[in-house]
Amino acid sequence: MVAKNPTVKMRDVARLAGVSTATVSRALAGNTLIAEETRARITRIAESLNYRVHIGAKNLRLQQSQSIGLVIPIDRESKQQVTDPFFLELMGSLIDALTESDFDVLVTRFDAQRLDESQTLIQTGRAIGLIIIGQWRAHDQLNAMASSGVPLMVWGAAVEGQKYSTVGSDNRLGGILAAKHLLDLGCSRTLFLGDASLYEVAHRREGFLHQLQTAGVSINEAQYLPVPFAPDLAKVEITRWLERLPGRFTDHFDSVFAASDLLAITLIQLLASRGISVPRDIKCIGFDDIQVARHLNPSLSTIHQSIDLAGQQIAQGLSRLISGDRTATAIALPTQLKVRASSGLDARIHV
Amino acid sequence: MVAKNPTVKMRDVARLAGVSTATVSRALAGNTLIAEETRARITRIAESLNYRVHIGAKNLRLQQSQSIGLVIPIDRESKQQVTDPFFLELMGSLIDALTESDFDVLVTRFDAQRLDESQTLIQTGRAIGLIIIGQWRAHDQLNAMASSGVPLMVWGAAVEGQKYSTVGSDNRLGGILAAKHLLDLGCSRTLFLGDASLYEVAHRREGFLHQLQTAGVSINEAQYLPVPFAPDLAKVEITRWLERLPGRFTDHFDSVFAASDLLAITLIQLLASRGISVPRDIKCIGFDDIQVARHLNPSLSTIHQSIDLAGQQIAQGLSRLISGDRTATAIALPTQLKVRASSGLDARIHV
DNA sequence: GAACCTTTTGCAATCGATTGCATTCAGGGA
DNA sequence: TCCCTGAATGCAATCGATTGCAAAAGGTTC
Repeated sequence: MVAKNPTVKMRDVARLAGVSTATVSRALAGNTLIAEETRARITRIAESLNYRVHIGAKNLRLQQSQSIGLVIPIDRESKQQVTDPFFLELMGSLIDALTESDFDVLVTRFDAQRLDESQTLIQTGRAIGLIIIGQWRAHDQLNAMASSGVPLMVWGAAVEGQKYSTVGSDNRLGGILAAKHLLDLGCSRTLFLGDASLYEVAHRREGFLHQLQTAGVSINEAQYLPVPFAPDLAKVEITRWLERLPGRFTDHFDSVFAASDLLAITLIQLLASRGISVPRDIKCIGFDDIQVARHLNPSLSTIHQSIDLAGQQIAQGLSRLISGDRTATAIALPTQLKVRASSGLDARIHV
Repeated sequence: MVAKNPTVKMRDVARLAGVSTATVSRALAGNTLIAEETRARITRIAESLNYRVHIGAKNLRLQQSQSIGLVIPIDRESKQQVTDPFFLELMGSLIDALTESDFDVLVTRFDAQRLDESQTLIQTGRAIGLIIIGQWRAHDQLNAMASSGVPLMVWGAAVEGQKYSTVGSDNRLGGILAAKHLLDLGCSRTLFLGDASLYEVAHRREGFLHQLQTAGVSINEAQYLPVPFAPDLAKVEITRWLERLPGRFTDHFDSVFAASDLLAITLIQLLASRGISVPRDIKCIGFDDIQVARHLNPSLSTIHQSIDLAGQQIAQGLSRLISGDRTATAIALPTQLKVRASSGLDARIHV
């Protein structure tokens, strides 16, 4: 019943057509050397056998491959995968763009501490290019990989002296937009939530502070709370911090700018459990514009990152690298402010 | 500077060690035929050259492959990728489990109407097994694939007469748990939100109705609103339905059971914009337990699906299929009720 | 009818690894 | 010295495709 029919090979097609495999190969590849009539016959037979070229053999002969390694950094200690919805959405966009360009996508996880191990994918011939989602703290490793000739695209921030190519959002602009919006709302005491030892977060904060200073608003260190992206860890740290905070939260702040939507959501919940309402008591704005952001109650104001563009640009950049152009580029995609209910927009209107 | 060093091959290692490639191959594979001293020398040389076996060549010779095709169905009309957080989280879990079992994971998208096209991955030798996330309406296609010998695991519901193996949640139990909980809260007029023409949703509803009937609660058709999983589409349909609803929502219902967390979130927002508060006016329970569910405000009561178990079971099942045992199995993973604020738990306690 | 194109097809090497079988070499026993 | 044995290594075929070059078939030209 479940007869596992042996895969049909080019040799089988050749035999049935009464020609050599060379002729079959050329016929199916559309080589003009082959007579039209012969090609038609071969094509028909191949179809009737449901024949498909064996990609592995083809790649070996042609010394090529169509596989791209999509590298997902994971945290060594917690051994937990990256679960931030934004990264998952970005991953989806990349798979879209890469398959659209006829690449195969090989998804793997690597220790975020040892991202350079991902180049074994290249060495073993499983991939001809790598995409790394987030540069984390691996700047030097990435530089070394790029220098040794690995075609490498990184989702992340542009960093001084980078030898690898990056595509990322214009994080400074995002920070500026957030600051402008909060200032427009009359807020001047904003808590920044996020770990600025990561390049992307640092840039968001830079833009944010820059805009505040331009407006003549003074900043002190207390208005910065560095917490990791992982919501469970963040929750613990924020809770501890809230407990130590002298007085009420609203005595110190009138608004929050979180480095990710997930952090914003987490904070809103913690504030709610202390009787502090967003947006009534505190205005809140996130970063990413993940899918759920606009479906929440209150819907979340945020800085929108162009995930679709990101996928396309990364795929395109990698094609360029693979075809030989190894110059490192840094692309910053535009960010946009999305005003929703959490920063005071009427709750009945949804963007 | 960016000298692309040609990949080092087994031949190079052999030359430097003064032996044949046969010896190198055996030495690196740990074959006992090779003298210990020779093996040590070869291993050292291979390491110093940073040599890695070319997987493609190896696979071709051994007629094998370590790649699993992870198939993500996409909606043809909207051409939009699957964005439901639950599916993305499941995908992450699968990648975890599969790489743990030393498989390579090839992620691809296919038209949900033509899932059978995914078997080209097998025919072209790019994958030795397939995992399909969600069976949608492709039951017959999946049966045909399995019958023709494709090693195939499907995330989804057990269906009468299936020839392919499935792993899925115990959806009926989930429905029962939801019903019990709402009954405990004194709710008897529940709106079911979700498209029961999909097997999984149908089972959730079956369990739910079964439990209500057991408790002697009567059901009528008006208490079922079929909407798609995509939140943007769902939003439109729910809005239209709300507008046509005679009287207030609370005149008809005291609670909602949504077939996914995303649907629950969407509905809560729409109700809020009409001045209806969850859980004050309406109790609400979702399905999936996506990551954000417990960080929301109000945190979302839901039926928990064991994503980690799912990944492991699917990977394990696929290993079994690949090693020759083609019997079709159907595994139902336990579901659990998570009581949170949206069904009335004190907002200050978070689970 | 021979020489010469043109068009169409096949032969055989090649990609980088693995492995059955042959071969080499050292040592031991007769 | 010769043969045998066993340990260690090499030869060469093989996986399934592609392609440079040779060659066959058919047609022209002088």
